[in-house]
Amino acid sequence: MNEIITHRLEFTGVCDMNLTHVFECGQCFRWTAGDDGSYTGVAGQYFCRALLTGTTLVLDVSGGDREFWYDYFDLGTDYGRIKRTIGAADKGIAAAVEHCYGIRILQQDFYEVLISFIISQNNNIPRIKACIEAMCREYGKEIGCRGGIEYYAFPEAELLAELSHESFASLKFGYRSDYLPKASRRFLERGKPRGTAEEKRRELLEYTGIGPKVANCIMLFGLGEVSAFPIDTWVRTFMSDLYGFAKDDIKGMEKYAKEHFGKYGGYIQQYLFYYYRG
DNA sequence: ACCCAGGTGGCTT
DNA sequence: AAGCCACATGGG
Repeated sequence: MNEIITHRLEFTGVCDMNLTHVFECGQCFRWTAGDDGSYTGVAGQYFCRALLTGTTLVLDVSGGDREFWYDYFDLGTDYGRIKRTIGAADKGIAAAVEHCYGIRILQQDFYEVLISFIISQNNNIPRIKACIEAMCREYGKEIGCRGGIEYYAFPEAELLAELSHESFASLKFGYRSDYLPKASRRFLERGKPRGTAEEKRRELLEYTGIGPKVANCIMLFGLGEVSAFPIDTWVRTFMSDLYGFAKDDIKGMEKYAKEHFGKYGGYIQQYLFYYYRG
C-alpha cells in the first residue's frame, strides 16, 4: 500500500506535555492510542503519528510543515507558567493541574471544530468519535493507508454544504442531521468569526445547533479564545463540588468563572473537566 | 424500562 | 427572561 508518511519532525525541550492527557481530555476526536505510548490520527488534512520520549516530540506526518505542527501542538505556550498561576489560589485547581499536568490546548482547524462540536451536543464522546469517523470515511479525501487502517481528511465545507439531511441521518447523526449542511453553508458565506471574543461568540450563536456551551467549545478549541468557559454536565458537577453551586445555576457558574478564572478560564475548565471525567 | 451523554430549538408563560 | 420538552442514538 502507499506509504502515508512523507517526513519526520522532531521538537526538543518539550515540557508540560503528556500525549494521553492531550488526546483524551475531550478537545479532539480523531486520535487513537497505540500500544507504545504513541498517538495516531488526523489533523485537518494531515495524518500524524506522535510519540513523546522525555522532552522530545517526534512526529511522522503525511504533510504540513514544521510551523503547522508547532502551532497545532501549541508549543509556543508556556504551560508551566499557566499552571503555576492558576493553581496558586485554589486547591481544587491545583489538584487537577497536578494530576492532568500534560494537557495542551491544540490549535485545531476552525471548521473541523465547528462541525465536531455541533455533533457533540447531548452525545457522548465514544459516539461523537464514531459519527465523525463515519463522516470522514464517507466524505473526506483519503490520505492513505497504514497498518491496515485507512485515514481520511476532514471533509471540505463545500461538500458537506451540498448534502441532505438524509445523508447525515444514514450515518446515525440523529436529530443533528440538518444542522451540518446549514452550518457548512453559513461558514462558506461568513467565514471564520473575527473581532473581539464577544463578537465571535455572537456570530457563533447565530448558527442553528450552536448554543452557549458549544459556542464556548468552538471559541476555546477552534478560535484560540482561551478565556472561554464551556459548561457541560461534568463542569456542572465540579462547580457544584468545589464551589457549592446548584447544578442548574449556569448563570452563577458563568459569573464565577469570569470573575475568578478570567483570561485562563479555558485552561482551568479543561484541567478540571479531564480530572473529574477521569 | 429507565437515565445519561462536552445541549439546543421552539413554544409557552 | 425563564421554564418546559422533544429531539436520535447507543450504552449502562
